[in-house]
Amino acid sequence: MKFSTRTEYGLRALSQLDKTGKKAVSLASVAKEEKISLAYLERMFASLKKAKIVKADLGKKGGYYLAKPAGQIKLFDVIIVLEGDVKPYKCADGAVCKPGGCSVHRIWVEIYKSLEKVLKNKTLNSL
Amino acid sequence: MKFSTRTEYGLRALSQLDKTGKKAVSLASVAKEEKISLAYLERMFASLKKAKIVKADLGKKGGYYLAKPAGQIKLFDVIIVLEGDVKPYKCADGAVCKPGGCSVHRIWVEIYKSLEKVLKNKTLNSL
DNA sequence: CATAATGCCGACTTAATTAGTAGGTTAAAG
DNA sequence: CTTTAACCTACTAATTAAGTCGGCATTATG
Repeated sequence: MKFSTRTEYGLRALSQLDKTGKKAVSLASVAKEEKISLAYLERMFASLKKAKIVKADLGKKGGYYLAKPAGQIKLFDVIIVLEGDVKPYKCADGAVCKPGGCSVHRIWVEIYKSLEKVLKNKTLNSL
Repeated sequence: MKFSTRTEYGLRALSQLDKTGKKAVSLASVAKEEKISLAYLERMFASLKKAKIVKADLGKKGGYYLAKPAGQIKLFDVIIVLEGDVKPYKCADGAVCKPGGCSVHRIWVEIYKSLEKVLKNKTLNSL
């Protein structure tokens, strides 16, 4: 139960976009500021763009910017993109896990709900 | 952010100990019931024993049993053992992360606290 | 005592995931 | 027509999780 560095990088990078006030921020500058590999950032931002969290301008003077004001971007949505699908707990077989989900499964859902609650109440502004 | 199968196995195995009513339950029987590899269970239970969550009787008719009533064993403590150290988020360098922890770090702590709260309020009885 | 069932221990292998790299193409600005 | 940016795909390396193996120690029981 830990966050990947991908998530750490992503949140730090996104807060850079907001910080500068510029329209578009190049990943090269983010990479320099946050000391993250440019190539790695590029791939992360491809996902973030696909998920409509950021938009991009091509060409010189181009770069990335938030698709919405920071206050409207939920950490939950960002983290789902960066951490990948939150895989539901799967019990090994029908004998162990009842149709409605086994006891362990139920606890897992409960924990997930509380996590979701926190993350849906925080936006990039909370950073 | 997901639980390892180790945690899944562990919780399922522990609930077996409680279920039967017997004093000591052999891992061989748990392995059979829950369809988990015996060798893997053995290693998990070594950790659980070290953490004083279970106790064991040696020899024939031996086996494992809960060190305390199920209602007194917090899921939090079990999960810490099975998932390993909950590593605190580490920012890359001082320039980015302020002495008191950077903004991303602060969110992480908050999430962790809410998780902790849920897990400390649940015991093996909740399964 | 001999045997079988059990926990105990450490080294090893394999599989999966995460992290990071390389090398190029396309678009816009000046 | 050069420079700086996003964009794209494939590859490698590192780390962690999952699972296996072989043998030893302890104890109940016939």
